[in-house]
Amino acid sequence: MSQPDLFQAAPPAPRPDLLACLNEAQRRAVEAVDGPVLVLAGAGTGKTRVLTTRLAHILTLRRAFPSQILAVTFTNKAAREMRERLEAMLGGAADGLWLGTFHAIAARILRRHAELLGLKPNFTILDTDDQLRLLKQLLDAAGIDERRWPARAAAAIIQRWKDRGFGPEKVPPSEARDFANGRLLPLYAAYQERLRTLNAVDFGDLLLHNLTLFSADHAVLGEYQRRFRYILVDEYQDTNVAQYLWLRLLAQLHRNLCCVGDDDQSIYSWRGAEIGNILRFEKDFPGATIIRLEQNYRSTPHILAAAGALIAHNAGRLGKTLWTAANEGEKVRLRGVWDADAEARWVGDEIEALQRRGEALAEIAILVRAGFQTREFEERFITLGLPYRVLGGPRFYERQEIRDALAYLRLIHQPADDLAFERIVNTPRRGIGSTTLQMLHARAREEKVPLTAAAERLASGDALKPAARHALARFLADLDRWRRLDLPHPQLAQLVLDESGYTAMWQEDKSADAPGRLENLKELVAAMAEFETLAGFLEHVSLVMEATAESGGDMVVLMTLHGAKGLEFDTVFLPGWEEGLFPSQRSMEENGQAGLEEERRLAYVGLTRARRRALVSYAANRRIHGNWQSAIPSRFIGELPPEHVELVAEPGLQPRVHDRIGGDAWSIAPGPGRAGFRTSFGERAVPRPYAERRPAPTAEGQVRGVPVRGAELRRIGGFSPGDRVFHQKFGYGIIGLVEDNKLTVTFEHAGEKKVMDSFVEKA
DNA sequence: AGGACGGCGTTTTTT
DNA sequence: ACGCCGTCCT
Repeated sequence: MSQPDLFQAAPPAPRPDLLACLNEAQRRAVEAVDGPVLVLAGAGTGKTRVLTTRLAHILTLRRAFPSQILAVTFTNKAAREMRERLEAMLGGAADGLWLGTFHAIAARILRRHAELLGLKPNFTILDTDDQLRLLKQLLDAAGIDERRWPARAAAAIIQRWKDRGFGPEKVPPSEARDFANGRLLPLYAAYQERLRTLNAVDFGDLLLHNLTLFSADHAVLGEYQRRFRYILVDEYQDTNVAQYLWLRLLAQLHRNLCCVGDDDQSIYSWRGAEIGNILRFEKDFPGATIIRLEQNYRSTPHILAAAGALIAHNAGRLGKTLWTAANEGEKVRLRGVWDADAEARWVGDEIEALQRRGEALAEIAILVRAGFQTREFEERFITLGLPYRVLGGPRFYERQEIRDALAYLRLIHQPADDLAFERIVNTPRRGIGSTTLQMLHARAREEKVPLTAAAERLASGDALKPAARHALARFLADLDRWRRLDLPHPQLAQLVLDESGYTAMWQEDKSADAPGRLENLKELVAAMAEFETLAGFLEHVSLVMEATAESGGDMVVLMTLHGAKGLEFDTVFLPGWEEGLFPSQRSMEENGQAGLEEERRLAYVGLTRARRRALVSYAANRRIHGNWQSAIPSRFIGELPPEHVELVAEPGLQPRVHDRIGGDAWSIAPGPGRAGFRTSFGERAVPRPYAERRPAPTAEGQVRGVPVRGAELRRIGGFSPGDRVFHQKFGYGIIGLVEDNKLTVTFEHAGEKKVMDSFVEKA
């Protein structure tokens, strides 16, 4: 990233039409350029439009040069979208704007003043894996039993401290006691010291060091305070304390801080986000203007009403009521099923029906509370031949081969990077085993030098056996040669991967994922071409690089509710609304009322992703950690107003479910035959008659080949030996014997059982 | 140096 | 129930 000039080309001529397509509240949000402003932007109220128009407005008013404006987001995706929309609006007139994630901006500032913090400007940004390895070493050195006090936990606590702006000196002593009898605090100090020796920082340090820098050097702080005449923050409800302090410092002089967010969509407290930041905004910034964006352009009135009623159960809110000019649309549909398999079958059927009506699969999403819930849906979709994709796998730069390749580059770029050294010193195997490594560590500690330096000494001494010594010397010579090469960095990378034997290692690997890894390496090298320097590339990788774009195509999307924030779909399925799963037991146990409210916000986020249709389901039985447990419908279901919900219960399979929650419980009991079910809403929810129910999928050449339409017909005629059937408890099986209504079935997993025919269905 | 076994955890994810 | 990770043994 190149530094923008303070004085850029003249700003563009005013564009009076910018405001024309905004509603009244949006226009106020755009025009309130002076002083602190909080824009409470409800879901689907045109937040991004407001953000970009506001930036364009400031520029067209010539209130500041682009280089005097700071716009911060949380994710790279959000930053990219904002930049794209700005460019569409203004062309190159926004060049030089400080637009990026908190971490990217903080890193940029930190690189300019690294020396003031005892770092070199080429410091490495460690990822989570590096941090963990480092902490493990320190725990080990301190003689702390890693089984009792896992490095993961230590890392999490330190991370939370950093999120709150606490360096080792600032941690309240009362908070240090919980881990390893208070030994975490000195460990934290040691960790920070070690990072400095490695010329490295972790993600949390980027902000923390900025705070240290600003409080230690007022001249530097003043420079940035004067520079940033206008500051814009997206997703303010997700900021942590450190980010809040950082913003407050930067905005102190001009006080033109505009924060956009939605307290009802704060779902990241578990990673340090502090909803209090947005709730306290008026107190923190006296005289602040608060603007509510409440007109929703996304969802139908039923969906908004359901979501609104749900979120109204939360106590700590700034309050906001979404409305829409759109027509009524469909009610939220609510479905009770027997178990997760039935849930997946129902969702699959509904999706196929939508597909037959011409709806695009890519406009259908299934949003789950936890990743493991996708399994049943995947299995069902594979059976149906329904194209789907699961969003939220491992990121590109988290893959082993990518990290290894990066370790080579990091080590070449920054010889003090011990973590990179350790990672690849014997990858591929080059005869530098754990014994040699131990000697290296000992020597490095003794002489207080990086591992590379210690290795150089050991390679020339006689402390090591000849074999190890030669292997080490050869590795060092390679490194040295690579460092001296004057090649464009993509070529350098290719050469290093080849000469080190790393490429060959995967070529010789016969496992199924080896070819994919080689592909990824190719992609990595190709990606480097876009950067001017190796340093620039490494920065990009640690802060920006994302998973390879999922292949497009018309596919159903499966992801977590967290992953869905900021997205929208025509149809949204919300399965697994059961007490304990959603709201999550753990969330409630660990954080009580606050945890419950965050779960409720998550439900709100889920519902408000839907443009036209939201379908909620809950199962009567669910297998948790391998055991079957009967489940109670989520309290959130009871919080959906009946007039906006259509209950679609499953006759025959509908379990007797009594909601045991609170006073306004509602119960669902199987009615006689198909008469319908009484809900606590005091109205009758009549299930659609069989004839109207969608025939199950019939794709030809389908896995099991039996056209299900035929199966539906035969259901009336009964079962015959050889039929494949499905049982709620036992799964799939083949019928052996039929005696009246009793069947002997050999189940795939449960073995041979006698069951009543009413308990199985054709598969 | 590589495989077998045992123990543990098992919500959510970005940078 | 299951998978992953770390350790120990061969």
